[in-house]
Amino acid sequence: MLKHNHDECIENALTAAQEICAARDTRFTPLRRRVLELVWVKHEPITAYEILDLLSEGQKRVAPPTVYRALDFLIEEGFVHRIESLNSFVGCSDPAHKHQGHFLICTKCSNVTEMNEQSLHDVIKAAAKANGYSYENSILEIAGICENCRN
Amino acid sequence: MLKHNHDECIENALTAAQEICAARDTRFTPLRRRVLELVWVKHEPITAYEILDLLSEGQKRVAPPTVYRALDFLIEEGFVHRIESLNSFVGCSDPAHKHQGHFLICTKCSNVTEMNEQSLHDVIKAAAKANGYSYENSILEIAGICENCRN
DNA sequence: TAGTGTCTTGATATTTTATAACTTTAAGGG
DNA sequence: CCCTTAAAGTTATAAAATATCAAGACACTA
Repeated sequence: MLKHNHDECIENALTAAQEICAARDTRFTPLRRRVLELVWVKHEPITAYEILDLLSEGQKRVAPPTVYRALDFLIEEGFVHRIESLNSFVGCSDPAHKHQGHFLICTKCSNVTEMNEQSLHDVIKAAAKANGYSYENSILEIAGICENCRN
Repeated sequence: MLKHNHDECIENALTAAQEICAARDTRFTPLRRRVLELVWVKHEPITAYEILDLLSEGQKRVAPPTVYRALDFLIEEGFVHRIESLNSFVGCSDPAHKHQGHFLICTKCSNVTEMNEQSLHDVIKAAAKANGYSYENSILEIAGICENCRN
């Protein structure tokens, strides 16, 4: 599949994270920055161990907790989402507003599209309520074929 | 939390599975039956290794592939759903109609409620289409507190 | 600027979850 | 009964995640 030049969106994501952390007084350390960068560089769901391998290139090999802790932070801050069905991670397309991610996953090219649709959230919350549950959070992962791959 | 007597629903699930397999000409072997029974006996999300431990009681320890293969079959037939966010498995409440499960998960008592609501499916399919994706399947897992636990 | 508490990262080991590959057993069709 | 194929057993290993303790960095303050 065609790859566009991601430099700009990577840069945007890093800058946004930096600013949000400054505003929240949380620490956007070099390690966390580097992990977020790797997530965006791949620009497809990336596993913790892929990140680990990339982080380790040209230096002493880092250990799994290093990666998982950085990911925990990035998820907590809302910069990264975990894709449960793939045991993988993707950059959040709207880090300014903390939210749970709802995703479309192309089974052909592996690309992931995040849906930031309030109406979908509303329907899901309503479904919880209709069944007597309070709502805390939700994951929605839809598998299908993206427009590109169908053409 | 209050536990009702599950004997009846376990029996129902096993009978239904037996009949469906007969109709489809697939093999509901003793092992598969036993694994499905264990899933229903717990009646909360159960992990593969919990099943493994239960299966192994009072006999030679079984190996992981035994359990995973049985689960693969049961999922394929639609008798069991996998809860991605918990790496666990639950019995399907409507095995007669193959479908993807949409779940409410109580974060307090761990009980899971399966939603069999066509309208929810429709909304999810529409969301895929609206974003240019064909629809293959989806997982929806909502975390919250169930009615029982809130009282 | 030395002291103190806290947050972050490093390091080691282990646990949990899942699959690959090959062998043996059992079921069902001619 | 023989043959084929599906299922289950066996051994080994891969993949994903976490527990625990130690060391370093930072930031406040006295």
